[in-house]
Amino acid sequence: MSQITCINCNNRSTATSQLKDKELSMLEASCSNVKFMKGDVIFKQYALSSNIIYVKKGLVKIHINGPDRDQILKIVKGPTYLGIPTTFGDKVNRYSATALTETDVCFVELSAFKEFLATNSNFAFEIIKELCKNELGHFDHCVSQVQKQSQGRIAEGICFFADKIFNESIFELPLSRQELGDLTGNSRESVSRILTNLNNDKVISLKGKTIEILNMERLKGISKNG
DNA sequence: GCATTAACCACAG
DNA sequence: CTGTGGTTAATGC
Repeated sequence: MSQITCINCNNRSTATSQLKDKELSMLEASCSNVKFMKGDVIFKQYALSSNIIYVKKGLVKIHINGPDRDQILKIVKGPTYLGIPTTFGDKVNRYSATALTETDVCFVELSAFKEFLATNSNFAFEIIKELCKNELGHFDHCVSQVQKQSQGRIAEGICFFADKIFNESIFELPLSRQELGDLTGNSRESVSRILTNLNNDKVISLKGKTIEILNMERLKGISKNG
């Protein structure tokens, strides 16, 4: 079996596409590839952070220990960087990352990453762009959390999975009810109730973890207005 | 007051 | 881990 290297990798980020061949070889030398299974912790809050983490493939939840319970900050789908803020922003991780599906991850040595930032402005620009997009996403999520009521946040969550993660109106939720609660700021009981309500109202069809959106218009309406 | 929203608790599959 | 029912506290007519 031929080895996948950074040079022939087809899951490269926009940023690493800006790298020259010489830099790619350098990346290759400082990159370790690891496969994680569903439920595996990729990195943990409070642990020392020492690598830049790039998710090639898979779904990952970013979560943080709140005062009384776990809060999922967001769900990300590879290809994407993880943990740039946690690596550059502090010595220890400010949040944890856990695989929700089988996930391929690259651990990139900080020294190489810093070198690219210092010498390749196109690379640096792409990284900044990604960080900015992330921050904008967090702003939206923050406002939703504070101003929408429960069913609005759940509806938004369902739309997020349909539009951003699966690009399908039918999908299998990769989260437990508890986790969906942690993501949307609801108790697990409220999540159960709201999902069955949406099911009864024929907005979605619910079978265990499989959700099919039957009435996208109404779901979007609920997400938007409340 | 009364209604609504949503969390907490308990208990049953 | 889920779903449901009762209870309770906060908020808004």
